[in-house]
Amino acid sequence: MNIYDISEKAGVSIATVSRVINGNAKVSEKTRQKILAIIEETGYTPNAFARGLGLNTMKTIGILCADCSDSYLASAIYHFERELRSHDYDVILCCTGYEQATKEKYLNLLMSKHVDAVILAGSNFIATGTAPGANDYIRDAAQEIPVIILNGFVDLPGVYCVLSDDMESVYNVTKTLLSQGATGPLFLSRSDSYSGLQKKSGFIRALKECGIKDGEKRVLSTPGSMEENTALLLKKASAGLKVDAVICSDDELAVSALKFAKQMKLSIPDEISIVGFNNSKLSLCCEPELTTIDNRLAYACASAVDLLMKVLNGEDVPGKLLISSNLVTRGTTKANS
Amino acid sequence: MNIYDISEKAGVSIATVSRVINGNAKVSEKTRQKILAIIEETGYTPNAFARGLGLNTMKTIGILCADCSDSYLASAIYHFERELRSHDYDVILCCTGYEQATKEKYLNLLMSKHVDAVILAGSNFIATGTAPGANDYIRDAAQEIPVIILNGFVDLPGVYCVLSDDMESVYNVTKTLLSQGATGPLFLSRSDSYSGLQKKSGFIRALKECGIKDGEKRVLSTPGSMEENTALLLKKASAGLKVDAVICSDDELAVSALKFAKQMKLSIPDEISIVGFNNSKLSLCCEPELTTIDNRLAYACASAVDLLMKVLNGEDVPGKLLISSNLVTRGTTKANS
DNA sequence: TTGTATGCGTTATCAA
DNA sequence: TTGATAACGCATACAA
Repeated sequence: MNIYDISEKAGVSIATVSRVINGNAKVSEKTRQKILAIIEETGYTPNAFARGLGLNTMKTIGILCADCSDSYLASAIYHFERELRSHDYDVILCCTGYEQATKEKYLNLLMSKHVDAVILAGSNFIATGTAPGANDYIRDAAQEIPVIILNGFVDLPGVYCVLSDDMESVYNVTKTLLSQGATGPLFLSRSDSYSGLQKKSGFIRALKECGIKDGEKRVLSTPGSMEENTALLLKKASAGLKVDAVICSDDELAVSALKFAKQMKLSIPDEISIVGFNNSKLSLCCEPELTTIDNRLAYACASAVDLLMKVLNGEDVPGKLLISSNLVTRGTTKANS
Repeated sequence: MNIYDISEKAGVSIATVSRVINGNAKVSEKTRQKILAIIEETGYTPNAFARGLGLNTMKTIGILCADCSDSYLASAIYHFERELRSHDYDVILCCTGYEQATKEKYLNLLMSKHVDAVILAGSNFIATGTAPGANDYIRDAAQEIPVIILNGFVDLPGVYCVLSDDMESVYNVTKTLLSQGATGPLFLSRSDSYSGLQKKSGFIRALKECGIKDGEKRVLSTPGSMEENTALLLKKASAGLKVDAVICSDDELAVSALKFAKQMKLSIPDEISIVGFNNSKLSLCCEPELTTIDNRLAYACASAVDLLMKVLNGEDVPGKLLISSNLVTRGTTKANS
C-alpha cells in the first residue's frame, strides 16, 4: 500500500495525496476529505524511508548516554523521550559507556543515520582533562546538527548546554553546614567530569571563604562501590581525619557516608551531617532519610527539548542555560535555624 | 557525499562501490582497496534512508517500556541496547506509560517506522484482566514482525517470551521462611501484571502446602509510595494482623516493609523477615541490607536478543524461555540452617 | 570481475 | 487547485 494506490483509489495524482498528508499546500476540501477517508479506510501510512530520503530527516533525535541503567540518566532519558515524542520526534538511544573512543564512534554512528540532532546526556561527555582536542568530536558534530548537552558545558557554535548550577548549590550547602559549626567538612567526588569539578570548586570556595585554605585536601575521590567507599572513609578516619560534615556528588556516595557514620557510631545529624545529590529514590531508603540537592531534572530536560525545538526552528537561543537547584532537607542535616 | 561521488573518484561504477560496502559479491582486491581508501579518506557513510528504501529494513529494533526511569526497566533497556548494538542494530526507545490506549498507539507508531522487531520490556504489556481482546494489539503486531516480551507471556505466533520464573522463586523463598517458623507471612504486591500474578500465586501455593488455606487474605496490594505503603502496613498491624515474614514484589516495597518493622520496633530478622525482588541498588542502601531475589536480568536480556537474532535469521526458536532466579541472602532473613 | 539500468516511495518544482 | 516528473541514494538483476 503506497501513495500510488491511494491516488488511484481517489482518482487523483500522487502529488495531491502527498499534499493532503503533509497538510501544507492548498487542496480543495472535497478532495481532501475523499483522500482522508481512503487513507483511513486502508490504514495507509507513508513509508518513512522514502520520506526520509526526500527530506533528509526522519524526525529523530539521537540520545547518547554513558549508561542508561544509572538512575539519574535513566530519569533524564525518560523525560527527554516523553518531551520529544510530544513534538513528534523519535528517539534513538545509544549507551556509550565511559570510554572516549566509544563515545566518538557512536556519535559518528548516529550522525550517519541522519538524526536531526543529538543530546549528550550527562556531564561525562565533556573532557575536562588536558587531552588536547578531546572535545573535537563534539565540535565536529555541531557543525552538522544541533548538539544539546545536559549537565555539561563547552562553548562551541551549535552546542547548547542546559545544566544545573552545581557549583552554587554545593557552595550554598557547604556554607550552611559550616555556619552550623562544622569544622571537618569533606567532599566526596565520584569523578572529574564537568559537573564533578563544578561541585568540587563550589565546596572549595565555601571553605576558603570560611578561612579553610587547603580545601583540596578535604576532597576525597570515591569512584568505587558503596562498600569500597565506606571502607575508604573508615580508613581515613582511623588515620586521624576529622569528619563532621560530608557533601557528596551523588546519593549513593551519601549512603556510603551514612554507613561510615553508623559504623563509627556517630550520631546523625548531631555529630555528623551528610548531604547527597540528585534527590533519587536512594535518599528515601536509608535511615535517616538523606538531605539531598534536587537539581530539577525534569525541568532541565523539558527546557533542553524546548531549546532544541527552537534551534531546529531556526530561532536564536542561548548557548547556556543554568538552572538553580533546590536543597531538600531531611534527616541527615540539622534543621536550619 | 554519496555513492556516485565515491565511484567517480575511484573510476568505477556505483555497483562496484556498493559491492565493496556490502562485502558480499566478488570484487578484485585491488579495486576494493582503492575504494576502501577513498571511503576512509572522504569519511563517506551510506545514506541509511536510501538503503532502507531498497531493503525495507533499517536494522532498527523498537523497545517499548512503560517508564524507563524505573530502575529495573532502565537496566533492562541498558542491556538490550548494548546487546543489540553489538549486532549492529539501532534502538528506538519509546516510553508508553501505563495506559492501554497509549501502548497500542506507540506500538503502531513503531510499526509504521518499519522497525525490524519490537521488544516489550515489562510484564505490564500483557493484559491480565478480563478485558476481551486487550492483547490483540500484540497479536496484530506479531503478524508483521517478531515481538519479544520480557517478563510476560502470551501464547501467540510470532511472539517470543523471555521471563524469569517468578512463581517458582517466590514459592521457594516462602517455603523457606515458613520452614524457619514464620506464621504470619505476607505478600506485598505492586500490581496485577503478569509477573505480579505469578509471584502472588507462588506465595499462595507455598502457603497452601503448609496448611494455610486462605492465602489470598495474606496478599496485600501496595501500589502506592513508600510512605503510603509503610503506613498501610502499620494500620493493618494495629488492626491485629500478625506479620513476621514479608515477601515483596520489588525492593522498594521491601524497604517500606523495613521501615514498618523499624517503627514497630521488631528485631530483624529475628522477629520479622523481609525479602525483596530484583536485587536493585536499593537493597544495599538500607539497614540491614535486603535479602532479595535476583532474577538475572542481564542474562534474560542477552537471551532475548539472542532469540531475536535467530528469529530474524529464520531459525526456529521456542516461544517461551523461563529463567530461574537466585536468592541473594543478606541481613533481612535468617541464615538458612 | 565490472558496468548499466531499474525500482524503492516520497517530496518538491514547475507547468497547466 | 491540480498533475507530471525529476530528484533523493542505494541495491541488485542482468548484461557484458
